[in-house]
Amino acid sequence: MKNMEEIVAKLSNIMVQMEDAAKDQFNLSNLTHTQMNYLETIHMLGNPNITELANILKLSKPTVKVTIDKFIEKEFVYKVQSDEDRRSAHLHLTEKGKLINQMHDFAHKRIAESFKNKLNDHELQTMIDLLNKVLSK
Amino acid sequence: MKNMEEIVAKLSNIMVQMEDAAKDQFNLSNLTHTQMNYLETIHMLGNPNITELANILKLSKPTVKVTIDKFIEKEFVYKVQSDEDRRSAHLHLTEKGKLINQMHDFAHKRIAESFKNKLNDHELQTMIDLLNKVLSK
DNA sequence: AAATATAGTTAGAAAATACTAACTAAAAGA
DNA sequence: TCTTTTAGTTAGTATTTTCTAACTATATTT
Repeated sequence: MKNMEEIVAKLSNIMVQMEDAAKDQFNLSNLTHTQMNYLETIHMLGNPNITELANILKLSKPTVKVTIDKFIEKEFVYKVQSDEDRRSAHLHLTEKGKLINQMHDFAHKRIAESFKNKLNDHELQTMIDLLNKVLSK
Repeated sequence: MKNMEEIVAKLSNIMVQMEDAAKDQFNLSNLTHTQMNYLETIHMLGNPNITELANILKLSKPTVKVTIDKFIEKEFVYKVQSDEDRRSAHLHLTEKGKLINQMHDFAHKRIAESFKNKLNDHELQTMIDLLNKVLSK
């Protein structure tokens, strides 16, 4: 089904565009691409420790440690010492660090709005049902 | 319509995941995040000159120049001198540079497949029609 | 209990990414 | 034609991002 791939490509482009626009809007905080990737990955993983984060990012632990130290200084991230394993600490996003998620939420809201603007109520409900079906495991 | 935003968020996550997986597959070429962003932007813009690329990336011209020089050395990009304006040169992706697009195509194909696997023929056609409607200007 | 493994850190260094200021050459405007 | 603007470059430098090797402290295995 050739057509579907083209549609997915367009959809992907629009979503990327919306995310980029949201990044511009929220980019008061002067974060580099790399830094945003760290925060996104921390959010995605829950509250990983440095070793887990390094594995997912495919970077060495000292590299990740250096970056996280800077985040802690800038109050984007804080550490919580683990009870089970006293060597380890979990990384948490501060409210400032969670700005990244708000940015994504904003982009998703805009995308959802463009769906709503282009479809009538019945079509929208059909779309929701079908997407739910696709996204269900 | 609260539900739609959640669905968009999930859809976005899945698309990002697929793109990341594709990046892993194709990442023989050892490109950094930043470097991929350059190649994607060159593709997106057509064949920009250095000034245009710098403006879009919001970086200084010398910064972009240095990076492009490395790409030229590694044969991901080549320059074509402009006929209209002899000061200027257009940036083109080599076959190697176009790997980035193949990577995206691969991700889109996988996403399209997951749509096809979850929906029957009739549902799929409905989805295509609705997405077309959403994506039309 | 001793040996090994794991989580995180420190130190030192290299490469990648970014900047400003000053330049050349071509184009555009007065 | 003279001046100004624009595209790209060069030089010098700062910051960010990354690495390996060696270390401490805690946890796990034998």
